Amino acid sequence: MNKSADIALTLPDGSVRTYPGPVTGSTLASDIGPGLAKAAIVIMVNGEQWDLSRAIEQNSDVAIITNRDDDALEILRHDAAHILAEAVQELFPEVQVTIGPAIDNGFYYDFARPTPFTTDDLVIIEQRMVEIIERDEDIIRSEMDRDAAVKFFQDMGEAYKAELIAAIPEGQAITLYRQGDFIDLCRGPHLPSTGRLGKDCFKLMKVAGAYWRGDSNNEMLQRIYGTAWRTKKELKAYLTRLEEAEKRDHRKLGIQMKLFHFQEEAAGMPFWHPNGWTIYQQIETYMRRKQKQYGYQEINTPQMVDRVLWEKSGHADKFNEHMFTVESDNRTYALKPMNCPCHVQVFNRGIVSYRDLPLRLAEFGSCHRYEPSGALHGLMRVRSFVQDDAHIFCSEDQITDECITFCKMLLEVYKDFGFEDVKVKFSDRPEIRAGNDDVWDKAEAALIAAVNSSGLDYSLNPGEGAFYGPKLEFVLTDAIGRDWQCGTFQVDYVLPERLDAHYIGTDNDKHRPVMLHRAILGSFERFIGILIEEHAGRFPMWLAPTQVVVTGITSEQDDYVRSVYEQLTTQGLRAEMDLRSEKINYKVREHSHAKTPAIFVVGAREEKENTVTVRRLGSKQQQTLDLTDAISNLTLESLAPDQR
RNA sequence: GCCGCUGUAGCUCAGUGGUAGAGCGCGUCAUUGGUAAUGACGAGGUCGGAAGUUCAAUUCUUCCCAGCGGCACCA
Repeated sequence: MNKSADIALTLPDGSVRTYPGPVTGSTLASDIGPGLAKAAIVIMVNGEQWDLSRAIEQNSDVAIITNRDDDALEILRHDAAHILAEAVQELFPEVQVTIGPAIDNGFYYDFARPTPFTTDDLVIIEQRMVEIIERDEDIIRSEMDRDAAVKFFQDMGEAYKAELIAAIPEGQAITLYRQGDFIDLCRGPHLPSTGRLGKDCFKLMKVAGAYWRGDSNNEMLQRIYGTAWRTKKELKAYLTRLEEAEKRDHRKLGIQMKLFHFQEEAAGMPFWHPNGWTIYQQIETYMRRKQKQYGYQEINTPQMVDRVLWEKSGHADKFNEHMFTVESDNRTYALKPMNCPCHVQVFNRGIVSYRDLPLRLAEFGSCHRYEPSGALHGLMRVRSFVQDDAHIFCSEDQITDECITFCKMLLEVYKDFGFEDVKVKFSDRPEIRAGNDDVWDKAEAALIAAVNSSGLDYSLNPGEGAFYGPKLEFVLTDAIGRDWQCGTFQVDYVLPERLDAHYIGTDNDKHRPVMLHRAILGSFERFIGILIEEHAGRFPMWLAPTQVVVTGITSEQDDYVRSVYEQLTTQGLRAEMDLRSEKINYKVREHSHAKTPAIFVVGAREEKENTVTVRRLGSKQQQTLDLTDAISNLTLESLAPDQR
């Protein structure tokens, strides 16, 4: 039996529907049921997303994607971008459109326009988008030859679109999508019509500048960001989430909790206040213990060294713009932007035998980098910072073991600070780099082998390595969902060569060590910033600037409050006492707002019985304990995780 | 660095072409109250900096600085 004209569509459940000729996704969906027809967004045809209106002409495996599928959101957002572009072109005909993809949580569209959009414009544009959704315009797919498409867009005055299409290989068919009078180059797929985006499920968020094709040599376009969701409820939930995240912003909490501040005279360089510095010191002490445990030796090197050293190391070439310099003694000194060259100097002063390797030199190294003004961001991106830096000098065959041990140490540290979710990226050779390809081949292969044996999942980050070697990046996420690189592990064959490091091998000959650059926190500043957001300012006991406040119900208990306070501080606890003649409600409220983890309240009863009533942050429950028990409980809880 | 927005008391913010106001915080006094705000009084500001327009600028204009949102950058 030959029924070749028939088209058989196999659904995910294995059932087959047969049609006498080409059939569209919409037809299929309607045949299955009206509910599905309404919910359908696109159709998967042999693993590819197709528009519902596109005719399927061959036997295929198909699956209808509805707005419940995850893929649907991306399509929805992409549609929202097109509707945005249509609205802008209607309102501002002189504007040229460029690109507008879906992104996490929403979409954007880049426009070329001599004058930027204002926030008032956004309101008007948003209204027009609602109108376009209400018009429920069909979104129609069509194909065009590349050269015809270039001409088509040129004639329309859309130079950017024409440029994009011209970059597509010749002879390839271009897909275009039309909705109303708006027509755009687009891979698709799209929803069947503009009415499928809920008019109360999206919101324009902000305007921003963005370079054409992401290149800072190009002109700046006007980008409009928006968010879009399946339902109004989802949109609202997202906006609420944003608000909540803003409350955790380390810059806000840093001021509220008196942790640190910045000021004009030292842009990007934090002033640490007692509270913030207490946290910093706890972390430093912890890291010092941890490094000792893992066989590191701590050193300290100068804040600035003669430019000559940076020229030898290659930093002057690759890093010049980012170094602060000081003229003195007829020399040019550069504030160190990294510690590595200094560490090599320390290595070079010892006659090191292969028996001494791996040699692990650690420094809480204070660095300065001239970061572009626009890059500064609270504690996350600063111009002066301290790295928990270390360099492991080792032989080639020790790289793998060192990497595995390092990953273990890093995960332990992150866990102790409450971070279980760590992204790992592998970055290979960048375009501008030192060292020849053989060296890079070797370094990349060694690092890949090492990360594989440490069993971590990682993603590839092509071309993002350091100029001297490939690296692993360990990334944590802040409250607003921005990723920040903290830890790093870099294999470096180049610097030992440039700075002439060597050790004596078993053969009594000189050998070049490999240098492994590594950091776990990255910078104390950034790490603390992330820590603040992670805990929303409610630090665990071992990190909290003030661990406990002692206060009395009335001033009758002042002497007892003093005595409790003395005993707490004698135990090494970070205690405060509050002897103000305020009501207990007021004092509890204030210390709760200050995010102090424990409050010891004492009244006449407690004084008589030598007890304290403990109130813990986040709980309304009170617990009266013997003073000695309360103190020993707190002492135990105050231990760092590695000391418990 | 680029585009846009913002910059007023310690903090959060209102306001005006005729040299400023609130709440919290701070100080003093009163109050001694059992777990998220007791009351009264008081101190505190060259309105980010410089120039210009004006009889008069915190307010309008220009430049600079810093912060915020993006972009680029993050060795």
